[in-house]
Amino acid sequence: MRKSLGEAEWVAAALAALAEEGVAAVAIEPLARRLGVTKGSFYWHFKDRAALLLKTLEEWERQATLEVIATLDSKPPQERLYSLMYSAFNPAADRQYLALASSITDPVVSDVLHRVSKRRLEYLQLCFQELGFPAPEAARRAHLTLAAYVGSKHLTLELGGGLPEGYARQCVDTLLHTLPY
Amino acid sequence: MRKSLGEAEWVAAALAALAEEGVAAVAIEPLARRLGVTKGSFYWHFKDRAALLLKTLEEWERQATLEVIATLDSKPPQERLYSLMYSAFNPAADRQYLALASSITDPVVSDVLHRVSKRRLEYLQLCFQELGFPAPEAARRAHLTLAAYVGSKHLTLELGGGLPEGYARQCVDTLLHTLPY
DNA sequence: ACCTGAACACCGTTCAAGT
DNA sequence: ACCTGAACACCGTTCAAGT
Repeated sequence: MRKSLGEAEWVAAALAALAEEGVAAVAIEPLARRLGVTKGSFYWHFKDRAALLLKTLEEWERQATLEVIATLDSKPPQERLYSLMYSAFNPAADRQYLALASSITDPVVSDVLHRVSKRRLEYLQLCFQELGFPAPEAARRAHLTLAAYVGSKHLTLELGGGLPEGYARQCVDTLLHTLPY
Repeated sequence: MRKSLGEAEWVAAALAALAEEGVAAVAIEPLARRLGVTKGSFYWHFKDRAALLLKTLEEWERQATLEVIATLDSKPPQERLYSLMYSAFNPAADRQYLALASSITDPVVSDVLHRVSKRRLEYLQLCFQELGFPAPEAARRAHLTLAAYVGSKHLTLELGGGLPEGYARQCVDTLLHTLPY
């Protein structure tokens, strides 16, 4: 049994710490303890804490965008929205996102979040356009939809759980309601 | 000129640091430098960092709930919603909220955020009820509205500025749309 | 009553030295 | 090639000592 550690092990530990205790928990010394090495050894694999954080976030980024979109691409657009909303409103989903939205001050975090939100937004806008909304209207609805997602994630944490009965259904209905003009 | 510092001065400095650089910037040593005293003196006024943070957040809490609600109470409910949305979507507004949504892991932060969100939610629900929506429907719309607010704040930061043209108007229209059944 | 200065703990970072 | 151990910087916290 070689005790040889690599980038992958540090990233995996960091990803877990991130989901469990937030960005601050992506800390070298605690992770080193967890991995059973001294913190000095960290610097053989990474330049500094920011480098570890970046690798960790890029890993999350892949999971949160490409992999999700891949599973949806075969479905019709309205079902994509329902599917996204329902899984999004599952409190267990995407715990890392919240941990991140946190540390927007950190430039590493901020860059990655920017890309992820942008990609999600583009995807949602496409859905609304395929449903027949003209581009500017689709853009606004996409924005509102993503805001509702992001906001709901936060509120779930802040308020400690419970979303109202029928919330996901209500959201999609509201977000899809046809124009009154 | 007495250089006598009190709780108020520390809280004011902390509030500024919070808006400018986030919760992490509510740090004793930097604030002490800013105030021209040694960090040791901090402990005459406060038990520890958490105590300062709490006082600081309670000050923000007052500004963010009571004072806002007071200015709206005279208006009719639909105008309250418009007024809230328009001012909410001003990127300069409520910079502290974002700094906070961040540190939800911190139990001090988490308590205060919980109360603030709860109060905002109750207030919004009342607006929707006064507009004629039955309570459960009003609850869902209130939740979606607050989520849209919270989410939009985040997205504005994450995406660096621009909300789509006509976004605030669209939000209110969408959130107020009459039921299709 | 209010502040300083020195001490210690914790985490980030560096680096010479070990295997 | 990969890791240890000791060193130093930074911030939180304590406390004896100053005014």
